[in-house]
Amino acid sequence: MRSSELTKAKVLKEATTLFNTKGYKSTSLSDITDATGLTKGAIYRHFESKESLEIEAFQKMMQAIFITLNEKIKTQNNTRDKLFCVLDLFKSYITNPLINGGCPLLNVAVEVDDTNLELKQKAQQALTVFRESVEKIIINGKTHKQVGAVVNEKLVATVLISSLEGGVMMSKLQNSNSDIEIVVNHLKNWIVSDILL
Amino acid sequence: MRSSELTKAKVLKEATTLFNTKGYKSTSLSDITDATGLTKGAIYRHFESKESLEIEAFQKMMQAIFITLNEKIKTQNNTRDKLFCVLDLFKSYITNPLINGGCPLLNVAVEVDDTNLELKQKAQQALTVFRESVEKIIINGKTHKQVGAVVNEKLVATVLISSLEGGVMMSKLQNSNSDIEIVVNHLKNWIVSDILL
DNA sequence: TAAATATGATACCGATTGGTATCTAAAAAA
DNA sequence: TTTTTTAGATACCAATCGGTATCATATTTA
Repeated sequence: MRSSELTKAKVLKEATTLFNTKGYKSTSLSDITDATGLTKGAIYRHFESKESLEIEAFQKMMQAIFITLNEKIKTQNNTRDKLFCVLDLFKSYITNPLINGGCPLLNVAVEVDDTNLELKQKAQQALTVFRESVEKIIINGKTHKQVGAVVNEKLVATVLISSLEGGVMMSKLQNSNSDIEIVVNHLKNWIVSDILL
Repeated sequence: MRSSELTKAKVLKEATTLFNTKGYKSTSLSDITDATGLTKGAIYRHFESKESLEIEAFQKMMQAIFITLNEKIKTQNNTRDKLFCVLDLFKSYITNPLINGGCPLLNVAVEVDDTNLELKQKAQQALTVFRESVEKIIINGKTHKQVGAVVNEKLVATVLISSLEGGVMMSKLQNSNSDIEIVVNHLKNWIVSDILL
């Protein structure tokens, strides 16, 4: 990797952590220069504005999460274990965070308003991608006769994602694993008893 | 009401809306002076700092919500309809918002970090109050033989709140009622078939 | 009505914000 | 090795941030 690429990667890595823990608006460029040891001149060589850095950082986070999740899903060979990978991802936001600060999608979704149109669009796209990948697990489950034919995949995906995001919010607020664990356990029971054949 | 109390109420009302839509950190004092037509001097006569204004505004929002919710719950005379009041509250955040910007508790929970300790504590307390009031509905339901004795009230409260908060987040991000409606419908079915006798 | 008090506008403060022009030094290309 | 390009540090910018001291004017109280 060229040294300039290393610099850009370093900025992206530190900014990512700061954005996801302190918030995007609340993270200043001097927070980033402090964390990286670089200067503003160096950062603006690689990113045309703070906003574009925010967007690149968010995209990088979501991409990393999707790639890791999809790899884990692929290693499972039945619907139940594939869905459990999704639950474990959200549990890991609290118990074993790959990145501090909770779910990046939740954080951006709550922070953005109509003055951050581009970032909001990226978050909307990420939610759509995520929902569709859960729906795909259900649809494939139907094909393989592991999921009841009457199951509504959009409903299942929406209920799973909303419960898990809310569970992350609650656990992060209370500094405790308890809420997300209650939610995950409940969803596992629901999947086994109401979704799977 | 004395004129100074009117001024304070006006500041609180406008700040509340701004905090819940733009975010607390992202709302500047000049945003508030613009919205109220008052000056900083007037605001700092009634609030000792921006942080204390944030806290008072959050407390005022949560109090208003709890009072309204509890009044509606009281008018219902069975467990099902009492629980449905909770679901309708969250649906109203999207479809008929008493205050713009979604759920104030969700917004604060996601925005605060360890530099906003007091606001975070207030949010933690609000979540506890809210959870306990849902648990109380379940416990009373058991007493009146409307809820199965084996039902775990903490689990029910946690699952309801997490799903609803996540549903609000999703609907707000997508500018659509669809997600929160899916969640609310699913929870209604769950309550009727798994919680109530 | 006169005196005392409470209220809010004005004008300011230092610190910090995102952003940029410039210059040197390092790296890549010739 | 020399030239050309690129990367990053320095020093600056105007705008805005939260906050305050002061003063005139309302509003209460006596």
